[in-house]
Amino acid sequence: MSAKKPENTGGSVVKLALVSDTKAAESMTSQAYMRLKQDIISGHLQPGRKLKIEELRRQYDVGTSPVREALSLLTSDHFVERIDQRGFRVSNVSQDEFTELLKTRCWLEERALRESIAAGSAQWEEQVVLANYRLSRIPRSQSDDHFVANADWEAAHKLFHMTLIAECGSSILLKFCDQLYDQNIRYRQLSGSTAYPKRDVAEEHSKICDAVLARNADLAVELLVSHYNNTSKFVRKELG
Amino acid sequence: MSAKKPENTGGSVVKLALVSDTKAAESMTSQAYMRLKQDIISGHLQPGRKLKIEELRRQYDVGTSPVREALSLLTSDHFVERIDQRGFRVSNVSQDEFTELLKTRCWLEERALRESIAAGSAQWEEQVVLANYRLSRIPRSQSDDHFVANADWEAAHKLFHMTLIAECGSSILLKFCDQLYDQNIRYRQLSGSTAYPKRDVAEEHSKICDAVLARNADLAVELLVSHYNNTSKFVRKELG
DNA sequence: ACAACCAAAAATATCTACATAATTCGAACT
DNA sequence: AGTTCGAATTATGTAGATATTTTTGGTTGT
Repeated sequence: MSAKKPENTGGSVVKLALVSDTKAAESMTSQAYMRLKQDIISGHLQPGRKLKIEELRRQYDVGTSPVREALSLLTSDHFVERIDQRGFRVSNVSQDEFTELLKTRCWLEERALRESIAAGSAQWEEQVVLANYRLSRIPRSQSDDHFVANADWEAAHKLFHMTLIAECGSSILLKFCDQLYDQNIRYRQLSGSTAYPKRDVAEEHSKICDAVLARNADLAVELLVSHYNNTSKFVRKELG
Repeated sequence: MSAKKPENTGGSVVKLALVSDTKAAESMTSQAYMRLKQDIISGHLQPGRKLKIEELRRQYDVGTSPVREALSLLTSDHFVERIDQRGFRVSNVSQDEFTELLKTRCWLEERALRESIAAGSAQWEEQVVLANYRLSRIPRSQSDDHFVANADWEAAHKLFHMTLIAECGSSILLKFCDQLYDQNIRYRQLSGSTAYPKRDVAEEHSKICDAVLARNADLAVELLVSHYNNTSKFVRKELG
C-alpha cells in the first residue's frame, strides 16, 4: 500500500509549498481592515476624524466595498462609529471612557488570571516564563534619550499579558481581554511619546511572573492591577 | 411677530411629521443587519449554514453591499463566521461552546451585579422593581399546552436582567453582557421548543429582585448564577 | 449691519449592476 | 479509488447611479 503512494507524497510537498504561500492570497477587505486598525491604534487616524470612503479608497488603493466592509468590522470592535446615512468616523476618546476601560480591564483580567492560575498546566508555566524572558530582552524604546515606539516590544508585551490569562478556560473572555488590550494601546499611543515613564516596567513584569509561578493568585492580581494603574497615571495626565 | 410666521409654524409641523416618520429612513444595511441577527438568534438560519450573498440578496430584497456589510457587522458579534475568499456562514454551536458561554456569562454578570448593587441609586431600585413586575405579567409561552415563544416575554426578560446590572459603572461591560445574552438566547431557541421547563421562573426572578433590593450581593449572585445554571440543564440536554 | 432662514449646489454616503477572480463540483480518465 | 480538468457556482471587487447630508450664498426681517 505504501508503495502505491509516491505521487501522494509529492502532492503533499506541493501542498505544503502552497500553504506557506497562502498568506499572499488575502482579500482586499482583510488588508484594509488591518491597515485601518493599525492606523487607528497608532493614532495616525485621530479620534473623531471623519472617515470618508473616497479618501480611504484612494489612500489604500482599494474599492468602496472593501473599505466599507473593513469599517463595518471595526465598528463592532469599537474603533469606528457608524451613523446611518452619515458615514463612519474614528471613535472618540475621553478621560471618562479611559477610566471605564481601565476598570473593566482590571475586572476581566482579575477573573481570567485567577482561573488561569487555578487551572494552568506545567506547560503554561513554561510559556509564562518564556514570554517574560523574551519581553525582558527587548528594549521598550528604539532610542535611549527619547521615546520611539518599538513594535517588537509591543508584540512581546501583549503576548506576555495574554499568556498570563491564556488558561482561564474561556476563549470568549480571552477575546474580550484582547479587544480591551488593543483599546488600551490606542490610549497609550495617543498620550504616549511624551510621557515616557522612567519606572522599571521589566521589574514589575518579573514580579507578576514570580507570583504566578508561586500560584499566589491574590498577590498576582494585586501586582497586575497596580501595574495597570501605574501606566494609567501617565495616560490620564496627557488626556487632561 | 407671531402673525408674520404662519409658514414657519406650518414648516415645523411638517418637520414633526417627518421626524416621526424618520424610523422609515433607515439604511438597507441596518435593516439587513437586524433581520439577519433575528433570523440567526431565532434559529431560522441554522448553525453552520452557508450564507450565500445572492440568496440573501433576493430573500431580503437588497443589494450585495448592504448584505455584506450586515454580515461583517455580525462577524464581530460572533453570530457569523467569515473566511477569506470563501464567504460567510452562520456560526456553529457546540456543547463545549455553550459551557464556555455560560461560565463567562456568570463571571461577567457576577462582577456587574456586585458593582451595581454597591453603586445603584434609589431610581435604579425602582427600575428593577418595575422590570420584574412587568416581566411577571407577561406569559412566557403564547399557548398554555405547548410552548410557543413569546417575543414580548423575551424583551421583558432581557430588560429585567440588563436592569439588574445597569449601574455597574461600565458601559463596556454592559455591552459584553448584552452580547453574551443574545448568544444565550440563540442556544435557548435552538434547543427551546421541546424543553419547556415547568419550574416557576417568575418566582426565581422575584427572589433575585428581593435580594438585590436588600443589597445582599452574595445572595443575589448565588440566586442569579443558579437561575442561569437551571436553564442551562435544559439546553444541554437538547444539544446532547 | 446682523442674525435667522431658505434654496440651490456640492460633497458624500449608499446602493445597484456588472465584471472579475476564486472555489466547488462533477465527469472523464487514469 | 483517486486525480485532473473544466464548467458552474459563488465570492469579491469596480464603476457608476441614486439619495442624503452638508455647505454655500443669497434673502429677509429686525
